[in-house]
Formats: sequence, C-alpha cells, structure tokens
Amino acid sequence: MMDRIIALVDMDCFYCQVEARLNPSLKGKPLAVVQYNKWKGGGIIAVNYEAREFGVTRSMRGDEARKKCPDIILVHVPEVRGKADLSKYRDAGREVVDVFCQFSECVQRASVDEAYIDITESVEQRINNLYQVQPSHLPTTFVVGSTDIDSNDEDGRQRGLVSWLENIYELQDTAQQRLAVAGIIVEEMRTAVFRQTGFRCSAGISHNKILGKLACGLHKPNRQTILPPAGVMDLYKTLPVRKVRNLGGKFGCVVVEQLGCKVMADLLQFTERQLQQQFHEKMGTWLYNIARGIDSDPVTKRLVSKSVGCCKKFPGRQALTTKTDVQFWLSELSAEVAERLAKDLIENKRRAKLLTVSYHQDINSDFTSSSRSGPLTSYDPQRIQADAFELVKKSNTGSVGGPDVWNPPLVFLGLSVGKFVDEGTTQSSTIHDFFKATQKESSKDGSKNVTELKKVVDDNTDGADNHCIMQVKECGEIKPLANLKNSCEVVSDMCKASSTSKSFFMKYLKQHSIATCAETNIDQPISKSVLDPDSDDDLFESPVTDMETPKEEKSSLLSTTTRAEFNLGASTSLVGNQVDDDTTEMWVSLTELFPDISKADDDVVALLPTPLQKRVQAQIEKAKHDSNVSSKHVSANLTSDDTNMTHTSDSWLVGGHTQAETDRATVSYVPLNHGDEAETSSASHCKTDTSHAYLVTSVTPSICEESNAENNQNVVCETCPQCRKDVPLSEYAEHLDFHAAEKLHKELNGGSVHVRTAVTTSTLPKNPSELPTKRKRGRLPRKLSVTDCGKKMRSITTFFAPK
DNA sequence: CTTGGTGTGATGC
DNA sequence: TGCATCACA
Repeated sequence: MMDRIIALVDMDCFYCQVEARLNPSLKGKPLAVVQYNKWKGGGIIAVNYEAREFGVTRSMRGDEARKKCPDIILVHVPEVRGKADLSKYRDAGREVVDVFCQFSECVQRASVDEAYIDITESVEQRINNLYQVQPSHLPTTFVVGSTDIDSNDEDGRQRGLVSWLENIYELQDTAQQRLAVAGIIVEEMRTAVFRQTGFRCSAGISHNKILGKLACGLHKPNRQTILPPAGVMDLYKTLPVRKVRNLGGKFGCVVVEQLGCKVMADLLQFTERQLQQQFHEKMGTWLYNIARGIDSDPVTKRLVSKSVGCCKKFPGRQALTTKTDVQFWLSELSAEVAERLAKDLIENKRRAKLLTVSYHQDINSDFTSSSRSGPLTSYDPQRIQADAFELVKKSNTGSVGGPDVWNPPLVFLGLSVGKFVDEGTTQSSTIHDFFKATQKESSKDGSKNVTELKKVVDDNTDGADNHCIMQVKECGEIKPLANLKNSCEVVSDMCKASSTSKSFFMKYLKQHSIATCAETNIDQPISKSVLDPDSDDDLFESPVTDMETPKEEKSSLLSTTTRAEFNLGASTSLVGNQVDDDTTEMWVSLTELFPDISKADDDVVALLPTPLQKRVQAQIEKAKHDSNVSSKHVSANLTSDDTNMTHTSDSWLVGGHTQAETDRATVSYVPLNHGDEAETSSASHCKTDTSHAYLVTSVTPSICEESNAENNQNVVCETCPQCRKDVPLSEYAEHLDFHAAEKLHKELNGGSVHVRTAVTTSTLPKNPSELPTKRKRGRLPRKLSVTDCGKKMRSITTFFAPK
C-alpha cells in the first residue's frame, strides 16, 4: 500500500492564469473569469488570489464581485455559437500535461487543470544516488505533521521541513525519505511547468490519490505539500468528512448524518463490518480504508478524455419549445463537437463510434433527464445533427399546438461522443495517412503514375478538375485517391496555399516526426520543384508561420515539412484500388479537412472537385459573415487549432530564427497595432485580440544571468521559481516574461536544452549572403524578415533592463 | 430563471 | 454487453 508515490498537481486558478498569460498586463491584478456577461455581470468560473483577498469567490456574479472588489478585472470567456467556448483552457491544460509526461509514464488527467502522476519509478531511480535531501531542495514544500495545517507561514514551513528531514534521516525512515525525494521531483516538475508554460500550480505528494489530492489543497497557491502516513491522523482530527474526494456529495452527507461523523477521525471507531452494513459492502470497505489513509485506486495512464461533448442549459423562458429551436441548437452543438472531433482525430488518431444526446425536460416544472445513444457514423456536423435529432425526437411527445411545437420543452440539451477506437497507422483511412505515404513506399509498390492517377480521379469525379486528388460523395465527404507521386505536388500546393493545411502538417510533424526526422536520412530530395536543397533539419527546430517569413524561405520550410511527412514511412499504398472501398471510415468530412473553415484557403479549395468547391465556398462565406458578427470568434479560432507555439505565448507573434557564430542572443519585441489585423490574420501563430503583440526572434539564457547580475542587495527581491535567482520586484514581471520567452524559444528549437545563440535582429543583414556561412554541415542560415513589420524594435537587453 | 459546462465512473437493468 | 441514469468534481 505504501509502495506507490503519487502526486496530484492542481493549477492555481487556472482560467485566470490562462487569461493573464494571454494578456500580461493583467498579472498581479485582481482578476476573475466570467461567462455569460449579460445577466448581473456574468457567472464567475475562476478567481485569482489577488481577488480572493477581497472575498470574491466562485459562484458569485460579476456584479457582486465588483462590489467586493471595485478594481477587479472581469475577463469574459468567448462565446462561440451561442455558448461559452472553453477550448482555450482545454488546450492550455494539455500543455501542462505534456510537461508532466516528461517526468512520468503514468499521468492521469483528472480534469482540465488537475492530473495525478505516479512518480514511484522516478523516486526509485533517484534514491539510488543516495544523497540526503536538504531543506533547500524543497523550497516550496510543506510537510503535514511538521507544519501547521492551513498556515502558509514561511518560517513555520521551514522549521517544519527542517525538523522533518532531520528526523527521517536520523531514524533511517526510508519510506519517508522516498517522499522527500518525491518532493524534489515534484518541485522540479512544477518548475518545469512554469518554465514551459508560464503557469503556476500546487501539488500534493503522498502514497495514494486520495491523500495526494487532500495534501494539495492544504497549501495554495504555488506550494506543494507532502503528506506522510504519519501526518494523516493529525490531519484527520480536524478534517471535515466532505473534504475527501467522493465524500463531497450526497454520500458524504449520509455518512455524516448516519454515523454522526463530523471529521474523518470519527470514522475510525467503526469496524469494516459496521460500515459495510450501514452502506454498501464496497463502499463500507472503501470508507474503512480511507479512514486509515489507505486507497488503492491506481493512477491509470490517460492523457486524453474518453469522450468529447458539449451541452447547454435553457433555463426558464429560454426552454426550447419548437422543433426549429431544437434543430438550431442541435446544429450548434454538432458543429462544436465536429470541430473538436476533427482536432481529436489529428491529435489522437482515434475515431469516436458512439453518439449520445442527453436532454432535460420540464414536465410541469418537474425535471426529468434522459439520454439516448446511437452509432456515430460520420464526423460531418450535418450528419451528427441529423442523427442526434433522430435520437432526441422521441422526447417530443405531446405535439399539441402545431407542427413545429416541441413538448415538453427542453431545458437542457447535450451532445457527447465516445467509444473511441484507435485508427491504426496501417489503415489508410484518413487524409492524414494519405500524406504519410513515403516516396520509397510509392516507388516500391509499383503504383500508378501521375497521369494514370489523374485519370482515375477524373473518372471518379465529374472530370472537370484535373488537380483533384479526392473522391467525393454526395454528402460532401471525401477520400484521398492519389499516392505520393502526385501527392508530392498536391502537398506542396496545399502547403503553399493554406494555413489550415499547414498548421495541420505542423501539428502532425511536431507530434510524429521530429524525432524521426532528426535521425532519418533526409538527404535525397524528393523532387527539385518541391524541395529546397538548402533546407535542413535545423528548420524543424523552428517552424515559423507565413507572416514573418519571406516567400523563398516559406517554400523551403514547407518543403521540409513535406519531406518530413514522406520520411515517416510505414504507410500502405493509397492508390486507386481504394476507389471501390466504401467503408465509412474511408471518408473524410469537410470539417476534418478544414477544422476551421474560415481559414480554408481558396487555393486549397481549388484542389477539390468542382461540386465540392461550391459547397465549401458557401461555408466560407457563412463563416466570414459569422466572424463579422463576433470578432472574438476569429481570434479564438486563430489560437484554438494550432500547436503549442501559439499557446505558449498568445500575445506574441512568433518567429523562431536562430543563427550561430555570435555569443549573444536577442529578443526583439515589435509592438503591433490592432490595425494590422488584416495582414496578421493570415498567420496562424498570430494573436490579434490583445493590445500588444510582439515578435520574438530569439533568446538566450544569458539574458537571465544579466538581469540577475544587476540585482542589488538593497532592493526588495523576489525569488524566481524558475532560476531560483533573486530578482528585484520592479523587474520581476519582466523576468518572468523572459522565462516565457525562453521557453518559447526552446519549444521552437525542438525543446533542446542547449539554446543556440543569435545575432541582434536589428543588426541582421537583409541579404542572406551577408550572413555567416560557417555553419554546421554547411547549412545556410535562415533569413529573417522582421523588417516586414516596419516597426521599430527593442532588443531584449533594453526590454529587460531595469527602468 | 442562474454554479454552467464538461468529464468520469458506478450502478442497475 | 450495452445503455440509461445518477453522482460527483
């Protein structure tokens, strides 16, 4: 039972942190995130610690919060399709989980902002190096039993920690020593989270999930708590029953009332048998064990959710009373689900098979909830909507009043899909696999040549479009037809044309091929016209967007991407022999191809068969119209479907340019105006809805040193949790910005720890021939195009310099 | 009207 | 086994 070491990490007021990262001017100010602004200032779903000081809590209205804290900043979550859009936070949560995965194989995402991590193995590895844990190794750690619970007093923390460490080494208490080592690992993990995402979190460290979760809540924010078995009873003496996970609801109430247990320690008096008789056998046992700090629930490795769903309430007057209403909201919900499914397919290579519609009805002011499920046969939003309607139809029992009437009214409608099945890489079932075919494979399997393929394509469409590589179905679903020979052209075309496709490639590349590419022989160019001979794997470290990339470089980058795809290998032929195959899985819906239709490029659309083009264009028109109605929608989409690069620093325009032969790196910040939106919106890594946008060219840790070197002992300092250096308060915010920028740079450089250096942007020669040529493996340096922005730049040195 | 939107898991047919 | 429903976070 004591063999495992488990950590629960919980992000501090996560939504607020996400918003503050997006808009750094919010940092340090009282802040709350609200949804549905209209009524009483909207409902608060997150409050930062500054605002909590004023007594603002979750479940308050924006207006109430204002009363308590007049200076509070209320950030509204964007509304898309008439409902709150939380994808920002989901995506940010995934960034965090990615960091956890660097530390353990066994990570269970418990919610958008929480994860359990089994770090038993890491501890085991680390403890072999037998060294004694020092208090300084655990700078933000509390230990239950040695420190006052509920106190965040730093002196108390240190005293408790010191005495605990002395104790466990004196007593050679290896069980607790393992916890101490775990504490170090979790300190590192949290530091890594902050470095790589800019988010702060708290953590609990113990031997099981229940205790881990409990511990985590004891010292927040930005602290971690070790709960050794010896501390459990100490804690339980005062811990209300309802604080324990699974006892916070009805069951917990029953336990409290039937047994008269106010605090956890009160449960100890009952035998297992007694508890089993009071409750169910299983629950009795569970309770008996939990009362003793025992919980065997394993951390099950799961990084992605088992279902994807969305829902909406229609309280009071808003209840859906017509068929039109129901159809409308089903289409909204379907659209969201389809969009998320398209992303999910790319990211997780799995396909949902079950569709569930749930709804609550108001039958004479009496709630009844139901749900119906059926097979999910397509990712097409219209199809989902239609299937969902079939499922919900049954609820329209009394259609008195007219053909369009829905009765009893629906007060809640939810769509969810699940039962995911993996799409193996051997199945050439999606467009993604289509792009994975290698040149080797294609030449090896004696596939048809381009002319033949085009003939096949033409024969299977209306023959009007020579460039077509898809077969089209009536409903608008498509499937790829070609093999590499012409997909080479197509991919190149698509890359050139579409930010959608490109981000798609980027994501794919990032997830699957970076490592492969680094080690794969990518020397032989696939095609002169497609590949830039000057491109090299260096580019992988720093994928950039169109915006700040000159044309020539763009093509080189893109062809490299293409080449990476082709070097993945292990994909079966995708040639015309699939024309007759009509399995549902073979088909790709438009949503899948264009997760965000508003970013679908004309040139890509042109690759589609003529009938389909019209349909897509109609959708684009609609999307444009919608986005005019809500400009937030556009900006949300800009960030929602792309790689981490966007999320790491939403307020920055990112260009990852590095260059050797200099010993200093520079970040240039190019403030962008809102007026630039027309240009910038074409770049997938551009954020335009914050007041400041910057262009980051490159950074190096030396800046960090420099900023620290300027520390004055007489100035009030704050210890940076990243580098553990003391930074004057006046510089602290910018110092943190530095880390964010540094992190960004690392990401752009493939996460390599060694940060390369680069020249100051402002001194960069515009002509590539002026750049140093002595580079590894004779590569040409990348060209920079920051001047395109036409804005004056500040170097990082001045940017981070004390005022 | 109004702690809403999401997600997981247990239970019982 | 699969689905509907509930409970909880």
